[in-house]
Amino acid sequence: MIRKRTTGNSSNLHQRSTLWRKCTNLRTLKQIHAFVIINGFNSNSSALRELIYTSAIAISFTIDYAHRLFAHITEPDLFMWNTMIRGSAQSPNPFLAVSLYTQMERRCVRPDDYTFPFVLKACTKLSWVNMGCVIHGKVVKFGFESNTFARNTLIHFHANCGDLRVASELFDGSAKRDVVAWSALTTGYARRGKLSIARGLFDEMPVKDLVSWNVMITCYAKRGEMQSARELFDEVPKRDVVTWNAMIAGYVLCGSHKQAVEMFEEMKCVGERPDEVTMLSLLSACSDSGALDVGEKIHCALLEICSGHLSIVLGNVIIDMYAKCGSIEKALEVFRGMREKDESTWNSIIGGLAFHGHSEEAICLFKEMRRMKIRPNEITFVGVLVACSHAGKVKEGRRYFNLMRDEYNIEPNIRHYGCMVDMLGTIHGNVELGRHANEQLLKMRRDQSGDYVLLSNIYASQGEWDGVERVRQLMDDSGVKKEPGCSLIEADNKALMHYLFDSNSK
DNA sequence: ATAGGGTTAG
Repeated sequence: MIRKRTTGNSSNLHQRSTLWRKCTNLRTLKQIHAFVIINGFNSNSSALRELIYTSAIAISFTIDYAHRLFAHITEPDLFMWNTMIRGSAQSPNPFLAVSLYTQMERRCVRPDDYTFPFVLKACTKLSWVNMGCVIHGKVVKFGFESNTFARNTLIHFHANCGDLRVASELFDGSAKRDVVAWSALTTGYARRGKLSIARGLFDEMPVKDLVSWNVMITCYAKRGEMQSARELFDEVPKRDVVTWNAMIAGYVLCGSHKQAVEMFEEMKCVGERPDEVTMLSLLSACSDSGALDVGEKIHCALLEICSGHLSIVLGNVIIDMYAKCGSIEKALEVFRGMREKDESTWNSIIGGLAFHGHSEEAICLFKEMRRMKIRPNEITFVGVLVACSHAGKVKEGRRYFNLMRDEYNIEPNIRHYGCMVDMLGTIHGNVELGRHANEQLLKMRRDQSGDYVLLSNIYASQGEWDGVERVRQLMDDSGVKKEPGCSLIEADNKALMHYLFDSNSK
């Protein structure tokens, strides 16, 4: 692969850049690295710069290699520091970007205008407000406050996880308010629940980019304000798949499956290609409405489109869909067939089994999960405790409840307590205890119909029909309601079927 | 070499 030894300087520039451009995987990277060492270029700073850049930025998932390499460089130049910080900020562990910055300070390397946007990106990703404010101070100290890049990242940081007022002030004080600054501030307000302020800003934006449109539409849709979402959707000059997905997901979320399918139909009509997210929304609509037949067809169609290999998240949602539609065997089959699983895969199957009364199997799979050293999270334990409660396994349930806190440091939430209450209250026939504990829970949160249902069940199991009635009254008073929704089966899904079965053959 | 940003399950 490497035929010619690099000599001279400028004449190699082209040769080298071709070489580095061809370096797109770890294997090649290692070969080139070896070449650099063998030929004594390991103290050549431009070779080292290329090595660092390639492993930290150009190739995905090789940031660890970059860190090991960087550790051996006695005096990295500013470009190398910045590149490492940049690569770490966009990696799954942005903490390392901050750590590199502090090392840099300790070693008295002076940061430049490139450094701060990268460090701030890491703080934003980590929602590390205090550190972000410290970095803000550094930006001022080193005199980059009016640098457009530094300033815009600061606006983005404060708007998204810091102080919205500070973000506003930075924005107002900017000499140049470009679309990046507008959109950072607007989307910050939108995502943090200040939708009307966001809307005001959005309306004032001199140039609206598609992402800002999409953020606004998404926020309305997530709030269930589909009318407002729809108005923007109709106005947006250009749509992409995200715009459509936001609308479809919004309709699914509020149970308007018919509109969701109509959106899907229209999307296909105008030639926008549905992607994985679109299908996830539609599968979720199937789960909600128990439309097993449609879900099954989507599953089959996806298998064909992806030639048998579904992504993890698609697999998870399909497991969930089968379980919710009552087809536990299919759910298990999909689960077993998945080559790669993540914690949600386990949660879907354990929860699915538990909620359908397959307690033994749910607990069995939980044990298997632990054997395989996959870390359960709070969702996993809801499934496990539900299984124990259904099976009347009080002792085991208690054990898992303690395991959750002691071994995994997971604070029990209202759903875990709910399971325990259900378990203890109904199994022991201890209506008093169950009622007392659950009413405490209700004080904590009055917005989840599931908890009312639990309480209602406690009463019902004891034949305390007055209690059941009172809970129902409580639910009405606090506005908790179970939306009837429109089934996907009822919706006109011809378009869906057409897409799934006919478009592939075209 | 620079900045921002949307969609999914539990």
